[in-house]
Amino acid sequence: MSTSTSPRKRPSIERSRTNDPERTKADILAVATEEFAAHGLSGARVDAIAERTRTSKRMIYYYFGGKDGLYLAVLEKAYADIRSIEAALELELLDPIEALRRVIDQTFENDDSHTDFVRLVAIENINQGKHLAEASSIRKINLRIIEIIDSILERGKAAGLFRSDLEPIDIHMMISAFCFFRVANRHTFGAIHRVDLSEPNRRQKHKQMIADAVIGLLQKK
Amino acid sequence: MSTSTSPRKRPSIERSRTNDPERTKADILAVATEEFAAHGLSGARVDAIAERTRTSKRMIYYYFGGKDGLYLAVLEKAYADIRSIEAALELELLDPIEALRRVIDQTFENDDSHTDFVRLVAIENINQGKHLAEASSIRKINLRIIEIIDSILERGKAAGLFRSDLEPIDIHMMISAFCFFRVANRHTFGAIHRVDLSEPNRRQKHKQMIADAVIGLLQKK
Amino acid sequence: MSTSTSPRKRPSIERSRTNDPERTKADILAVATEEFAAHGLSGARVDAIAERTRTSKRMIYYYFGGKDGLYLAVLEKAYADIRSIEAALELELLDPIEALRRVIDQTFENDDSHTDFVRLVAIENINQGKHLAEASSIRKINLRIIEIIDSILERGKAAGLFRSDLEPIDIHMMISAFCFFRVANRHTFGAIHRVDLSEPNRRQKHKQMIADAVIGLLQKK
Amino acid sequence: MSTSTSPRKRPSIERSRTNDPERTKADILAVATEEFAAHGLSGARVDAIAERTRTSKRMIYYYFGGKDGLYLAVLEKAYADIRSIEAALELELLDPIEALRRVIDQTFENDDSHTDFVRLVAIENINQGKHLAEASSIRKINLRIIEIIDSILERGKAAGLFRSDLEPIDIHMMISAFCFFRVANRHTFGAIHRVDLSEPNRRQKHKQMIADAVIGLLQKK
DNA sequence: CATGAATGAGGATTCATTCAT
DNA sequence: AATGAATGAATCCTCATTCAT
Repeated sequence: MSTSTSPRKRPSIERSRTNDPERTKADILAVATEEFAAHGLSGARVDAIAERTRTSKRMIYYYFGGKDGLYLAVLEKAYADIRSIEAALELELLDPIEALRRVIDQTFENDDSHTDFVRLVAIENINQGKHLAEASSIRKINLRIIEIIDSILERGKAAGLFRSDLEPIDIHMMISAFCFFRVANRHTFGAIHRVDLSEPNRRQKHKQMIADAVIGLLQKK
Repeated sequence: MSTSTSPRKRPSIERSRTNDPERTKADILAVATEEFAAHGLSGARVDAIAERTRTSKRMIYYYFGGKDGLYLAVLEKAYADIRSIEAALELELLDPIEALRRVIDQTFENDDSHTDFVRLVAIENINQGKHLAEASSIRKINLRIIEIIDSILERGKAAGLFRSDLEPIDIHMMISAFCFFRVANRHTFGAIHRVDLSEPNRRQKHKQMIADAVIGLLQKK
Repeated sequence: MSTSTSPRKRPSIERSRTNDPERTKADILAVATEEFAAHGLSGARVDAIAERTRTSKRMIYYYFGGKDGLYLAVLEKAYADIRSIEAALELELLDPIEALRRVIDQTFENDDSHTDFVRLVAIENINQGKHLAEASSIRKINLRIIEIIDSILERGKAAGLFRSDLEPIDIHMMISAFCFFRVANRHTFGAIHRVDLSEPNRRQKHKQMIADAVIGLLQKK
Repeated sequence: MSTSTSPRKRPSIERSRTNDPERTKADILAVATEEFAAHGLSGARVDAIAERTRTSKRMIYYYFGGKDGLYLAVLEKAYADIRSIEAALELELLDPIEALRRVIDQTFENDDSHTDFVRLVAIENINQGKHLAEASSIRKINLRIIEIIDSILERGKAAGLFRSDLEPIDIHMMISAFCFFRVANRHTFGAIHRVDLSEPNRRQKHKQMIADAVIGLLQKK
């Protein structure tokens, strides 16, 4: 676990410093995620992040190069975390409709429980995706979900259950759009329509809705 | 009364004193809309807005009180503009399914062609809807779309075409989510999946998809 | 009283304008007195004054030339008002000690009841008296108090009651210092010592104190 | 550890990086005291203060948070400095009258030689004592003078020399009023009466006057 | 006599970043 | 590996004043 690479220094007591680079970095990253998610790229303050950190502001520059570098690191970690969950799905044993329902459920729950991730993605879009374009790592991670859906669609088509004119990416978009919007636009939608989109009953209803809609759309008439 | 001693000036074109408050305000508002949409609330620069305006920075404070006031005015105008289009729909003569298709089409086209509006809404959600909450005017404007959908659903139920367990607001959300996401998340989605969501064929396919999905969901099995 | 000099205009009903220059000026002056007294010269805002006035900001420039001119006019009026009270004292019939007591009482009451005046004088001193130096009118007004005290002292000396080595101006200063400080330094003195200098009992005691001290000082031992 | 690549620099004199926070703060404070005393809170300019400092404007914000914080620090220091002088008085060995004369002398000299302090107090009263109310430290410092006077009065009463109906705070006020006014109102008083209150003979006379007046007032008839 | 619109110049404050140790 | 001090360059905002009508 503690793979401290720092050399020739026995842990002396009198030093309050961490001397554990990985831990320091992770600490900064966690705080920065919250700050960027809360205020956006331009709205987040390096000082505010530094203050909430166990270390000093200087370390942000030391480890991440600057505000932009830190933001990029935050973004990469956020994508990596959320997609690693999807990657773990085991759907081979389920029939296509059930598998698809599981995927939708997973996306729904992911976005619902990872507000920071959703906000960071929204922020990055306000940013015109400029930073994400640099992060090649993110691309690879995300293609997994397309593969998963593709495999389900193929199985569904083979079984004569699904239409053949819809691509995995379109299905993915429809699912994502719904799940993402629920979280990302919660504030404006909630204020205008006086609804709380996170209210359990509505939440449940919505999960059902998107699954029914997508499956309904795919099924041959 | 008596002509002053200042040398006679023909009304020059650049930076001429308009003495037309409405025009001055509208000018500022137009520029500000672009700047806020492009960079967000904290990212936009008052100086940058002023520079692109016919008037000076001082007028922004004169008419809008400050950056926040200007942002709020921009937000209000953006909502007012887009919803006024929806309000103009005439759907009474169409059968429910056709009417619904028309509403979906309208929302799709609106979001597609009003990128600034979509971005402003996304930005306001990053702001946690705090400014919108102050703008009571926006609420009223937006309820119109719910009325429209409600009336369609009622007619559809009366005709035995539609399910009765879905509320107008849920339908509105599903439509909005899809249409909004396509535009708002275009950058991240495009970068990750290497697709251009605005490409005409895909655009057409997506419009069809959301309409089919929503109508399919509503129709009784 | 109403010596309106405005020509050839019967008071028409439809005009909301005052058309009474003296009234307009007096109105501005009254508001400005409060604002300058409350915030000092640099702290007062022309906009704030204009807003509380019946007329527009332009009128301040029209009648007083600008912020400084207005301030000067306020200062002159404040001095004129307060000294005109003192000028009205009728002391010839009283014995010197009684007359002096009356002068002290008058100064005490004046400063106590004209907080704005006291504050304006303090402000002008922070200003290093630069504006007052321009206002020749003020000098004349103020010499009256010295004449009054001088006459009392002369009568007192003649009667063998008073010392002869104290000048009227020194006596005036001692009286003024006490009466002025009570009002001018009310805030700091009050905050530090937790006393309310305007509290009636203390007020009464102080009035007695300064009179006793001055008269005691003057009387031959 | 290893010498960096930056070219060696000998410590230059102008604007050299001190890395001595206490010195930097003291420097700012000294300049700010003069500026605030000269122009008041609203009249003082942060830029002007910064310019006369060894450091930059930025440091004012770094150490004092802003203009208001700096003003408060100036006020606290001014009070602390002047009262620390009074605290050093050693009066136990003197008889009450002599001790009181010493206290009066001290106050007189203090106000006379600390024009900035007097002006700052006057300014704070224009501010309605709002900042001072926050500075609890100031209160404590100032109570010392009341204790001193109290002790003298008690000894005087015990010796049958003094009246018993005057409180220390009233005596303090009478002394302060006179000594403060002489300095604070020097400009208006001087301009109106064409006197120079700092002229040595008058100065001496005034010091005698206030002492005589206060002691005369206290002594039993 | 009166007004609402308009403004240049200045003023306070904040930001991401670097330096010396 | 780590830090507190320091900073230039924006950035938002305010002020007294003037202009056209």
